[in-house]
Amino acid sequence: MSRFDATENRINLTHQRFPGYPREPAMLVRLVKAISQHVHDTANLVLRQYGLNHTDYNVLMMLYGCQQEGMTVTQLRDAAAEKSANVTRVCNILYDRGWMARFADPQDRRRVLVSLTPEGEALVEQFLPSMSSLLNQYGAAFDARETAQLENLLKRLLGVAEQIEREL
Amino acid sequence: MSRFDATENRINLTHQRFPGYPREPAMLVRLVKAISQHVHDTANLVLRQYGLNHTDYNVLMMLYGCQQEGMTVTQLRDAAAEKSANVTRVCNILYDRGWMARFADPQDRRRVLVSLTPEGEALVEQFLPSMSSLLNQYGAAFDARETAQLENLLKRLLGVAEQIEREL
DNA sequence: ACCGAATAGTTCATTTATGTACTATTCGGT
DNA sequence: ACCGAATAGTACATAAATGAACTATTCGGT
Repeated sequence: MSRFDATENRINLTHQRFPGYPREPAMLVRLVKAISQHVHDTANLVLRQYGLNHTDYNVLMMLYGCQQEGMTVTQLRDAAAEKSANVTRVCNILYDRGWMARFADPQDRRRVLVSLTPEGEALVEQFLPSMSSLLNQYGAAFDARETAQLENLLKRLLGVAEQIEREL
Repeated sequence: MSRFDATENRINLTHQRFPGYPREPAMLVRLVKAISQHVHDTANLVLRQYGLNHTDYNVLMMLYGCQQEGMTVTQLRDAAAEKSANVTRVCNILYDRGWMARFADPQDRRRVLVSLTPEGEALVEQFLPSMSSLLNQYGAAFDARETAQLENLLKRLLGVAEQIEREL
């Protein structure tokens, strides 16, 4: 009995009251939000011992995954699915704590290149084991075929979500 | 070329640098976050004209989907995937604007029953057409079989996410 | 070469969200 | 019946996130 059953019931009833309200997409969107929220909360709990939260983690991981060359703030914004103002805020924190380096892109002086310092890399490698085992617990829900299926379906959903937002 | 490609590349590289970091669950979790974020932003944009945001909407819809009987704040918290403190905050707003009724549950006086006022129902019915058509755009990405598949996989993912959080 | 439009990023005020502590009530074992 | 533990909800201080305005730089058409 998941807590989501309540949501499902409400959606079904709304669809009855107002037939134009589409049951299936409403379910999908609510499921995504609920999962996202649980992942967020759980990550916050685990990361707390490192003085980090889930957003900090997302940003740090994207930087860890680009080696020494660094990336721009806009790339970081897209990769971490955050607003640029929020990326700036998080980067200020990471920079102040000595985990991030920042320098102007010589190619385009509007751009700011960000990357991890050695201290930042060490920090990431410190929490990576616990975060990896957490991620593995999510992965354990599916076999390889299902995982591939889910990834494919989510990519398509993300595609339309991006498009809808763009066209609005 | 989705903006998610950047994320995918970072994850692959991280997996190379630190093989214990599991690529697939990391992808799933990031996809969910990205979708959630886009849905949130788009809904905020659409709902703005009604003086509402996505969270207000989620709460209002759950209340609309339970007819006159109302629901408790805890049920609302679960159904809307929010923290109780946030539900209180949103309810204060909705109450102040005259869209929500609140009264103590006679069965258990710790509980507060919330429901929509007639004005609240009218408001919901006012934005439901635009929100329904927005939802339909998401649904258009899949045929019936795929939708069912995705719903099933997401429910399972939510199940483990809930369990992981519970056990932490 | 020039200039208006577009892009990258930050700042700032405000809104939204969270953790924690607290009150009131109910539950459950004795 | 009593009392310590558990539950429901709110209050409050703080943190996280956002929109919009702004600066600096680059782009693109003439």
